[in-house]
Amino acid sequence: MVVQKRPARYTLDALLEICVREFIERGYDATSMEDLARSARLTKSSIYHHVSGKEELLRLGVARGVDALFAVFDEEGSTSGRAVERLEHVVRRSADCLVAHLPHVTLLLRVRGNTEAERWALERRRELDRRLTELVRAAIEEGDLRGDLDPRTVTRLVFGMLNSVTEWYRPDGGVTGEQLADALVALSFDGLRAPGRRRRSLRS
Amino acid sequence: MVVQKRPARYTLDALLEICVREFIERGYDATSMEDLARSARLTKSSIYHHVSGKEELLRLGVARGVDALFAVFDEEGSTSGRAVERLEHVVRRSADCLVAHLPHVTLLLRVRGNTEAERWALERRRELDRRLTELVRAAIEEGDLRGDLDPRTVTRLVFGMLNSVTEWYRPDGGVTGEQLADALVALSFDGLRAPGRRRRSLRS
DNA sequence: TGGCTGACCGACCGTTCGTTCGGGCTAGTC
DNA sequence: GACTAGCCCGAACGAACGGTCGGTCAGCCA
Repeated sequence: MVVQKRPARYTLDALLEICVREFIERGYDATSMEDLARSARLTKSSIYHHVSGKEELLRLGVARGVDALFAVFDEEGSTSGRAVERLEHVVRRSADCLVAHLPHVTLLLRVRGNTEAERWALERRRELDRRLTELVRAAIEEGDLRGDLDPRTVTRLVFGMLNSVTEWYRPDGGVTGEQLADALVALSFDGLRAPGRRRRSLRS
Repeated sequence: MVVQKRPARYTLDALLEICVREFIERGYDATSMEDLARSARLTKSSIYHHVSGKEELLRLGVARGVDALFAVFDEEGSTSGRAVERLEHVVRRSADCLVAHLPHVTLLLRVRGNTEAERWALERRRELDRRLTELVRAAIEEGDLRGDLDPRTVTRLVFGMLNSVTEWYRPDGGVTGEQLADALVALSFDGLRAPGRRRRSLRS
């Protein structure tokens, strides 16, 4: 039986939270173990009691982001119904998810593939991209989305708009997660233009 | 009179091009001077003959990105006409500009504020954001854009979609700059939905 | 032809990096 | 009250970092 001998100052999750925040602020490579230790009010060596090293902190962080995003695609609303409705569900719920797990998703979207953990994360992101592209293609075929745009391009643009949220959204910034999701869905599907002034096609 | 004694292997611009490419691939902090030297087929010390150090390479790179983006806002089409038309012009031309100066703009959008040069770049980006927000606000007031969305939020979303292009666009990927700009404008203003199936407002 | 200069290189500097190691402290067990 | 496991620390490691220094070499001009 495992007993707590001395009250630990940190659970793994609590420490991870701090480290992820630091990684986001300065970037993973620019953040030293000293920085992490200072921010956590521990010494460098104490961190190694909780994790095997710097890279594991990154791995744990991005994995949480990956899990959160993939969960959206497994929801009921993402798997049944017309493609356009599944797409809307994915966009809306991804926004929710992004707000709910902002630090981890932000970290996930910043990886550049320098380590094994990062390359794994990039592959998972590509898989998400594939699934979303498939959704867009299906919705076009079902006639619910305009057919004059390349599915792959618009997928990346919509995904890009979605992901850009990590660059500026702050929970205390006066915009709720719901408002954000609304704006995202509205923009993606109906655009900026005032109703009644919409164009019918490209190159008016 | 300055004379070329020995044919230089690199002009500053040519060397910068290589270094910017490396910075983008691995990230600025993860790229060592050795990496740059290897990629340029020079020695570390030779690079110091062209620039004062690593940070100057970053500074020169992001400055080119900043200049390119700001030029768009100074164009005729960005300063006269209805706000909605100026906005469309800015979006379209920003896309062009992003494609034309992909490496420099990519680098610009990756800075995190660790150095003086990066903080300057961030401030310039904020200025662009302000100008775009003002354009959106004006277009809403003139009745050309829907008024049920927060100007600041949609600005950041449209800007985010625009900027996300640096994450995936490749000139040799089969999509021309014009096609990309078309898709961006179409998506921003009229959305994904097929004509005739559009919703009138939020929360249908 | 020989000196001058711009372009480049090899060796090395001090610093900081991520990581390791041995030991100390503390709270619960026997 | 001795013992032990869990948590944490100080000191130090080799490696890699950005940057410096003195010098070499090629080509132009006098």
